[in-house]
Amino acid sequence: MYYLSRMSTSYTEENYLKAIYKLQESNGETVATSTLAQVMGVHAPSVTDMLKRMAGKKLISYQKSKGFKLTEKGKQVAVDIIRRHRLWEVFLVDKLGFRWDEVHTIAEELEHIQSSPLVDKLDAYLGYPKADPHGDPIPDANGVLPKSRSVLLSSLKAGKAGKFTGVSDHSVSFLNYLDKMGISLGDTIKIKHVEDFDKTYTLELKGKKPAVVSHKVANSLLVIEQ
Amino acid sequence: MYYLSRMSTSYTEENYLKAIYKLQESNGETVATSTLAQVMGVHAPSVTDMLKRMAGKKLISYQKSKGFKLTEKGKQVAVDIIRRHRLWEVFLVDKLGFRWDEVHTIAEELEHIQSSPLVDKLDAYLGYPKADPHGDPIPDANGVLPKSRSVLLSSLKAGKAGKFTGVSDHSVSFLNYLDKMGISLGDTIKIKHVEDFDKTYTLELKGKKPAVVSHKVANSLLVIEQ
DNA sequence: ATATAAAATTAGATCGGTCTAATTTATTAT
DNA sequence: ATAATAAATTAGACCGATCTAATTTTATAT
Ligand SMILES: [Mn+2]
Ligand SMILES: [Mn+2]
Ligand SMILES: [Mn+2]
Ligand SMILES: [Mn+2]
Repeated sequence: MYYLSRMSTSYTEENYLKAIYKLQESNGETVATSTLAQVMGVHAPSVTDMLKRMAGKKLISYQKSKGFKLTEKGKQVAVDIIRRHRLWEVFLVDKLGFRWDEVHTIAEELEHIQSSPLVDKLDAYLGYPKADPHGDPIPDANGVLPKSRSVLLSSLKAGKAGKFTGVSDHSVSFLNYLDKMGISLGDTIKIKHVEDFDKTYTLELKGKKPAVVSHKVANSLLVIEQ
Repeated sequence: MYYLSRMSTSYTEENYLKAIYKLQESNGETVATSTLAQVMGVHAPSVTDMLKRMAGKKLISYQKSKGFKLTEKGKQVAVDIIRRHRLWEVFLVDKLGFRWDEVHTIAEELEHIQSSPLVDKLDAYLGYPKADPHGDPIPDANGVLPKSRSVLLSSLKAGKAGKFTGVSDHSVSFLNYLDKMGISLGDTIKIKHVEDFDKTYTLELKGKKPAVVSHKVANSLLVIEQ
């Protein structure tokens, strides 16, 4: 007997679905057992088991020893969870005053709360935000996720500038680093120089003295060229 | 491998602890297996199993075939969950605009979100409320739950009046009934007459015409005599 | 005090989600 | 094409939370 008669998708399944969705987005259509095991922090046989259960529920399509991918139904659930996750993150930052590096783990739980009216009202309460505190786009109530036009700062030539719109590295340490450097979403970042020797970037930020950052940093910042 | 390394108390244990706490509050010190099974909506052997697990964690003290009761540790967890539940209910009503009859089931899930900073910030954001939307007192951050001075309206003599401070029946149907009758928390309710024959109450509410309600209703309203 | 009824526990099973060890299947290199 | 390596699956187990059926313990009634 379950208190939250979730019935449909379990907590765990939702986390798998989200992970598969993100892997499909970045690493192409089909996903490998070992890859998923790694990002889920479980061992391969656990994934195989879970795949069978989820295939039974028509959340993924799965051919033994070939890869697997989300069905339309699975994709819908995944996007819905992502929507919830990002809305809660906005709530935590905008309303409760958390820092952007603190909200991910809390949202990782909140995203599973079972109630559509809750999500809708939260969305309205937050003013229908388009992006979460890390710049990631928030799918709308119909599951439509606006395609981002952002590119990595590292893809821009020296001399070009871009508006900082998001991060591709969501780690606490990177977010803290950006805070320390005074680099915030919305800032305009100009590439003054790219050092040929070690690929360090010299960046110019409005009203600040130039900053030298590693290639890794330039490769973790999403911008819209301007 | 668990994503929310809850470790300490599981979702399910927390629901059991809360139920035991409430049973101890109303039905005296020790609780019976069958009673708990009934309120948890499970069968008796499930309770026996759970009791063993919880006794192992020192959340309850348990003597086989005698009753059981919460330890100090168990009581602390229970009160903390109650605090979270009631704070979330305030959030849902005050901030998101839910009705008081809609929030219980959602809070039943939200109460388990693992994060003390979250609860503290929520508390602050809500302005440190003293009671939830049903008039139930909210334990403070130290787990201190103010003792209520409310009594059942049915305990008052005809002619007396009281301020409506809470309900002892939390069912959706009763809450809807009160809405329909225009009876809201904070209202002053005067007992005009108690019919000897069938114990119906004639109530006077400020600015409204007298209402006749059953004994069951008078027995579900908490008031502070005035 | 003994029989009967009620409450609680034990025994044995299932299910979701995980593990390790063993095996099978697919990929890669020579 | 065959052998070696890597990836995936199967087999068998565990844990938490539940169930039903059988048994034991406690309470109640005569
Ligand atoms: Mn999650
Ligand atoms: Mn985010
Ligand atoms: Mn609950
Ligand atoms: Mn309440």
